[in-house]
Amino acid sequence: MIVDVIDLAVLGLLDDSPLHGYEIRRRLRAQLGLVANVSFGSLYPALARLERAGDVEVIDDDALVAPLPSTGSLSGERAASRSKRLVGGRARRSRKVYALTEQGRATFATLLAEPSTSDDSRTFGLRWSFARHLAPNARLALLERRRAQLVQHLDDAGPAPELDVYAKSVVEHAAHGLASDIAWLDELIAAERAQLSEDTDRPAGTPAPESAPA
Amino acid sequence: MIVDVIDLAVLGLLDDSPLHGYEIRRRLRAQLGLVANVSFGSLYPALARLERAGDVEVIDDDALVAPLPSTGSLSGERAASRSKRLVGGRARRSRKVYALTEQGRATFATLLAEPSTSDDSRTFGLRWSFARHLAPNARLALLERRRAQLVQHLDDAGPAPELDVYAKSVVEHAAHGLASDIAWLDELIAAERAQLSEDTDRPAGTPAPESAPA
DNA sequence: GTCATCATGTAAGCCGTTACATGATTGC
DNA sequence: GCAATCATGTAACGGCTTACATGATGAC
Repeated sequence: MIVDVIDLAVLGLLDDSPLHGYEIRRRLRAQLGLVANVSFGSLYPALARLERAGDVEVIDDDALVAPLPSTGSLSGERAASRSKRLVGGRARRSRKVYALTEQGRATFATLLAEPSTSDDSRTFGLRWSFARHLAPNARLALLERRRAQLVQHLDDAGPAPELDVYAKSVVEHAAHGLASDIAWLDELIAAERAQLSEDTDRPAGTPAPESAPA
Repeated sequence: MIVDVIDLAVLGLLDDSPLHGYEIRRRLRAQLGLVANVSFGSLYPALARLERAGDVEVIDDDALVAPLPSTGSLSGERAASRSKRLVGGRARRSRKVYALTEQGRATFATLLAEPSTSDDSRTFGLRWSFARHLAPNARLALLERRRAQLVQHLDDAGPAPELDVYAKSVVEHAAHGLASDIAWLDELIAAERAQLSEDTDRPAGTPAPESAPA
């Protein structure tokens, strides 16, 4: 099972609340624009694929504005709810609102924790964005895996051979960026460790502090 | 004419000395591993394409060992380790050594200066690596274009909405990275400006200082 | 009545990777 | 003889973007 960045992003957002495609994209741009970005051309097919896989399902549009009435099966009404429908007196174009299924929740958890997959910064950034869904020890593991990858990456480069000022400045800046990423991870690791030992010291039921220091 | 990162890399390396594909890749990994990387699967087709386009040409393998302008870096060790090679020219396995044509030199200059194209960090890193091939004012223009792009990018993000600690840390770190890139560019710009005015003040022929302060 | 925005979707195409196929040379 | 490295190439495939097609709705 190969991690699709897009799957992670979609499942992660839907884990908070049901959303339609357009809104998913809007949120990704607004919230994580610097980290993740997707075009409709990949988002909609991804949603369709996730639906086929049973990780998400289309729910009634009304779910967004009002809680679902306790009618058992939506499937018959789904077609009716597509196309024009009155919501609070305003007509709305058809939107397909997606929600996570139980299976989808499991898939998300798996993808998020998956230790085996791609090491690029986008995937890590996305994972860490959803880190609140991870158990404390899984968070630490994620950070340490990433750290090891970056250190490895830095080692692979080795000492640069003779380069002119310009090329050297690029290489050095890249190395500096990597070092800065590692330092960041070190901070996060320290913060996680601190919180972990706090949680261990404090008996269950005691209110937790607001989290790591800014 | 769309800038292919790979074209820029290949032409740039060949501008120093003729090389064969395997060596081009080795150098890219060794010198710019943190910045650029190419697989054989894209490199060889790219070389073929550049040859068809008339930007590079295959030269005689002997040119690498025989005295030729600007082949210095390879000759020593390589000539020794290849001692088996017969001067007659048919003992060694085929290596296709590519050299820039006049047209290729022009193409390289164009690609390097091209103001219109992609704004990703890899392209910029590659361009700046070859910045010694640019005129001082073109160097400044390149830096300033890149700076404007990054500032724009930072503005696009806008103030982040409510995010939990984890997502926030990712976004902030990304923003920090961007800011750090901008600061780096500012240093480079300052250094270029300083050198530019020095060159202007000093009459031609006066030796130039070693460049910007570290 | 038409323009901007919301909303969904498909198709073409680029760019690059991995995997495969092939073969020479060197060292053990 | 065999493995590792050097060396070149092809083919399949994947992911993502752009451009296109469609349509509703609200504002002016």
